[in-house]
Amino acid sequence: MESRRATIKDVAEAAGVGVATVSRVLSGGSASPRTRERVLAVAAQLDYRPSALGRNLRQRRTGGMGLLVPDLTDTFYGQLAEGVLACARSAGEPVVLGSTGDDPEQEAELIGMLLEQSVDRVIAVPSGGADTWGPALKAGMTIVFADRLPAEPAPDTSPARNDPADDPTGDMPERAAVADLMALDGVPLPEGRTGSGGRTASGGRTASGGAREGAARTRPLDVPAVLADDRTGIRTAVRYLRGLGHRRIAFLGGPGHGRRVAAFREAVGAPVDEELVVFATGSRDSAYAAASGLFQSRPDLTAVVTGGNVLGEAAVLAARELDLRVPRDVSLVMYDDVPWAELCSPPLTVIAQPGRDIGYRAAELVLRAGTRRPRSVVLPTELIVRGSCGPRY
Amino acid sequence: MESRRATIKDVAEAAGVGVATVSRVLSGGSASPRTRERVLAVAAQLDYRPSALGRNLRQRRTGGMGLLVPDLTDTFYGQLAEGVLACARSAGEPVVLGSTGDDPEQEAELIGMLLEQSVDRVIAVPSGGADTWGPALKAGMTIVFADRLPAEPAPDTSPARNDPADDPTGDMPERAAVADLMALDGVPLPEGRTGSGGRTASGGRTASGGAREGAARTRPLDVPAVLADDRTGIRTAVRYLRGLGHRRIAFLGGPGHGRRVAAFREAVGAPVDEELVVFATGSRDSAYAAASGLFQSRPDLTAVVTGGNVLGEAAVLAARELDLRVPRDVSLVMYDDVPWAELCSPPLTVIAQPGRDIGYRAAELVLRAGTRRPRSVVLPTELIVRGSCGPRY
DNA sequence: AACCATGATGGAATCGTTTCCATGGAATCG
DNA sequence: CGATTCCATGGAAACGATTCCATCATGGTT
Repeated sequence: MESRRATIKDVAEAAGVGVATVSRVLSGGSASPRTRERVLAVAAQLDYRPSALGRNLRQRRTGGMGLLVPDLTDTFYGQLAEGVLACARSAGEPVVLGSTGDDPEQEAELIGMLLEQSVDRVIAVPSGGADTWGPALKAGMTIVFADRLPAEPAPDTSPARNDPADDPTGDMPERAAVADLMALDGVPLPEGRTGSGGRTASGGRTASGGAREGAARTRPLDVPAVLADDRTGIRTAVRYLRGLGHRRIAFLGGPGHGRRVAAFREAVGAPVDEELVVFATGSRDSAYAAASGLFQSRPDLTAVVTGGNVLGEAAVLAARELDLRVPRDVSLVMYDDVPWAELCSPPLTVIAQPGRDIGYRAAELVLRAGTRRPRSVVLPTELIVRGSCGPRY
Repeated sequence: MESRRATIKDVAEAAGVGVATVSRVLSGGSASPRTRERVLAVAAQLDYRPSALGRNLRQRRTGGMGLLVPDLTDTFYGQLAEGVLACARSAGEPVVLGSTGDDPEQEAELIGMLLEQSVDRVIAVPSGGADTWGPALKAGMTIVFADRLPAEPAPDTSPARNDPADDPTGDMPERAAVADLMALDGVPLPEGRTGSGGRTASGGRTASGGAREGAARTRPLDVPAVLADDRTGIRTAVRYLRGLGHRRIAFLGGPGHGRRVAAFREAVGAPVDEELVVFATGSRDSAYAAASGLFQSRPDLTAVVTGGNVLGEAAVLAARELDLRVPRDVSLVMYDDVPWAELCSPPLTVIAQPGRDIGYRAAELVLRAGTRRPRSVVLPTELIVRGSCGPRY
């Protein structure tokens, strides 16, 4: 009863053929119909399942893919993960999961673990930058980023003031054709203002970069990505708020929202009121603190756009705590459409991005890699107007 | 630059020792301090990382653990997964993830995948019953159930009426001592009323069970589990609602809520109004339909307890759609404390269960297995009173 | 009729690790 | 001082698959 699983050798003996033949039959090689049939029958009868262990060792790679997300408690990443799993399941591939907590160090550790497991395909919502992902790339991993691109380390020149006007990413048609990644990630995240700390290693490591450093900075990683069209989403939201009469619109961002804040800056136009652009770390506490601080320091703001659903949650909570009515006192647009957005009262107006699709497409890309050089994908966002925005009074 | 990873053989040669010695040094065997030091130095210098592939093949088992949950879009399972990942990370073990969609067939498929990968430790929120998990057990897997126990197939006798009175699970002290599992899962899920279908294989397979079938039915699986104290949680909620004057209290359940509905029946007492006990499948649509149907068919009910947060969400939505005010027209208690429970207005009164802890403990159990026969764990629940319950008018 | 091409087949090497076993030297004990 | 023990050590055999390569049979061509 407790017999161990049948091996290919067992099948070969039982079928009276060599192991090579069995292997060929099972993996679609050439074999005479007679033998094929017999082998198949014996294999079925013995309930033989090829061990992934032997195969993986021989081909020096584990099948399947790794999936690295910041936090599964965030509904959006849950959706994304479901998408990845759906694709992986239909391909019959296993998925190794890791949660980084938006911490580059944990992320690096998880990458190390995947390397050890010889998992050479990874889908990641990256937290670290080139420091973290360079080694993975060099180790030959096939990587697809989802939902974000790695934050680029801030240039060493005056990180406090990144004048968005000097970024010529106007309508970026040709740059997109040449280098889709860089065009999409036009403006680096203004590290100076964020509290997203913990990237202690970056300063020290880059010292060894040498002459190529400038170029590496400009285009650190050449990795395909599946992203939502943040720029259009944010722009649509800002225009919508503008149309309602709002002029002092704040942005509440978190780690990984670099492209969104850039889009926000672009959408609101030249003189950006920097006090209205606030960042939190990944935690719910930090999000709440940031939201609360924002409302208190700038009671004159009339609308807020949040870069993710955890921030949106925090904004609702903070507003309630400070007796700000939504949308009467403050209008709110949240990034991410999550089921509970409709439960709030008023229901939250959101910028919906297709989390599940993002995951699915990313998984497709990472599986197809090798067949065809995967190119980045940008999926549309949609402004879903519910009840959390009103005219400015 | 593109050199492949160093193997143990490379280290052995570079250090001038045999591979066996390297292996011993690296896995804590005996070695002279001199050699140990040298090997360690060489290994570090070569950036050697033992390949899990070779090790796994040799020991005929993959490290790490599988994790099977119904749906990562459900915040509670997100919390649970985070707990598992936290424990796995601290043990340096990989986690292979699968999402079952509450479908026994998909679950069985995923188990097959894990078997193929030689992942012999699994944490699961089970959807299928003994049909699904028996094979896994027989294959020698170490299994720990989390959050639920497998549904037992309904006895072949009149599945429509399961008189709860004939279940003697009164206060179950001694039964718990003998068989914690069965005591906890006193009353089978009333399959007749649910729409959780899809267990097509069960009828066919069990035909081969033979004489032992009756016994197998009574105690199908001997697997440790980490559960929340559903019984106390539900009882507390029902008593709380009773104290507010509610008499017609409904229960809205989903797949896997067998123990909760049993506790509900027990808590409301002998003549259970069966129309007030309604089940949905796992999907949000089905949950909404069930909630809406319940409110419409029984407008006289004054309170609802939902067996999970997706059902709670559905109840809020359905109530709003039908112009039922919470808590004025209907009081609501939701199982699961999720961040957005506080966002609703009024904020939802919930039965909190420690999702993260459940996952963490389950992972601990599954890792410790072999050392010590793991026993089941029951974690406390807590009624968190917010604003969704009011006195009956 | 001899020869060559083709296709099916099995033996054996290989992947990177752990672990069994034999060997040799040093140390301890009688 | 001899014998016994003990420990460090390296060679080699697994683990279960894939895949290269040689072999053999067959059928068609010259």
